Amino acid sequence: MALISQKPQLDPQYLEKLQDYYSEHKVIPSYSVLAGLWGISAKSWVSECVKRFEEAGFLDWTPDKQLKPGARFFERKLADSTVQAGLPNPAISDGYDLITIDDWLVKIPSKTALVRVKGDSMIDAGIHEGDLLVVEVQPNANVGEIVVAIVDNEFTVKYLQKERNEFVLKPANKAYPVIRPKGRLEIFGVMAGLARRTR
Amino acid sequence: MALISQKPQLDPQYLEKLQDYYSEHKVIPSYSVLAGLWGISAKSWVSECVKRFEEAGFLDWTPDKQLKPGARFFERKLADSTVQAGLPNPAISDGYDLITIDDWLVKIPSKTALVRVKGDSMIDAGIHEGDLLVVEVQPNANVGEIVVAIVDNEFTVKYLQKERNEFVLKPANKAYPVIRPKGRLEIFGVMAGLARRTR
DNA sequence: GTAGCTTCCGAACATTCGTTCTGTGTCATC
DNA sequence: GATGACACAGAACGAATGTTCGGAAGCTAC
Repeated sequence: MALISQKPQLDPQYLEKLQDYYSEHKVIPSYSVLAGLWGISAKSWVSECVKRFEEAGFLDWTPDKQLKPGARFFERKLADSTVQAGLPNPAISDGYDLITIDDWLVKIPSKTALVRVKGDSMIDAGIHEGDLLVVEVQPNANVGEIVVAIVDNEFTVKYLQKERNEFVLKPANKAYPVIRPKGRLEIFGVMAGLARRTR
Repeated sequence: MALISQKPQLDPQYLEKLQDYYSEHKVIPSYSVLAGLWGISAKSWVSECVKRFEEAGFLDWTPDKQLKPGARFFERKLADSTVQAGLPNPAISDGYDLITIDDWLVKIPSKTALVRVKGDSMIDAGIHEGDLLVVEVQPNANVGEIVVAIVDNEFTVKYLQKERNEFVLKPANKAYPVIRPKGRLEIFGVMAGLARRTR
């Protein structure tokens, strides 16, 4: 019996406690701190547990041999609406290797800005007041893209369109007028995504 | 002269290199590694630089005296739509101390799941196909909240409403019917936010 | 020039790190 | 009731950590 590789089980609470610690401090603690965190009094046992988390993909090592979060550390239960429900098994994250919402939304951190949306002029594009718009800062954009433009010294979020060889800013709400900027149209950046908090 | 506290200047490249290292490994390296990273050959000087970053709010310490990212470490340009535009100064992030989109959206990591939205039945609530729904997993919800329910073994995102003492699931799209579940209504969780990528 | 900063190097040092090895108690199995 | 996993404790140890201190080189100011 037991020839089949039966992985040693890990206390799932250990991982949760580590994740909580990490989400508070953004750092993996030392073995002694981990021991305290887990209610263990032997570093040797911490070492053993770390090895198992490492094999499971939750922890990893930097090239400098420092402990760091592994590929699955930030894994959240990601579920496809189409996926069969009721399954508590780890097969949920099929195909997806989502790391962080930040990483998913922000591709070029140094060129990304966050703009809080004011008003409901883009409501038909699913952009609500209070949403956090992820914007890639760049001075130009293509027609059809949602851009953050600077009009009258204020940020405006609108569709970029062309009318009779002139750029116009089109809201996604019939109650608002199309903006036809006189002279140069100053573009702050292009919308790359958004985040909304509803609770 | 120079009685006014003139903070010692820091090489901004140092911070960028640290941020790059962190975004790759999700961990703050040791002083010796930092020395290599910064092209410095004395740990004592690294120690000095770290102290300055700490005073500037970019680095901090855990209660266990381990170095960790400070409040300003993850700072992004956050702009309010109402704010006067054209300003490249750091005063943009007035009032807001936004850390990470993740932290902004996810309050309880261990109870948070991500659900990819299928279909357009909630389009009028600004929820599009392909959006990533941030869901707080819990077996019950209040009337009026947007919930992820399990109907016919599939996830469904809908408003939770009450009709004649019975819970119903209401889409935000006139083209879809109200779902009246027979028997118990199984709730997976409550919507807490969403993330959308458009580029 | 010389006095005073600032930037950086190098060595010394106590502390803490993670590993290894041995030991103990508790199960389930035959 | 002997055996062997398994989950943990405890001590011991070299290696690595971060701090402290002294010093060297460069710049500025008077």
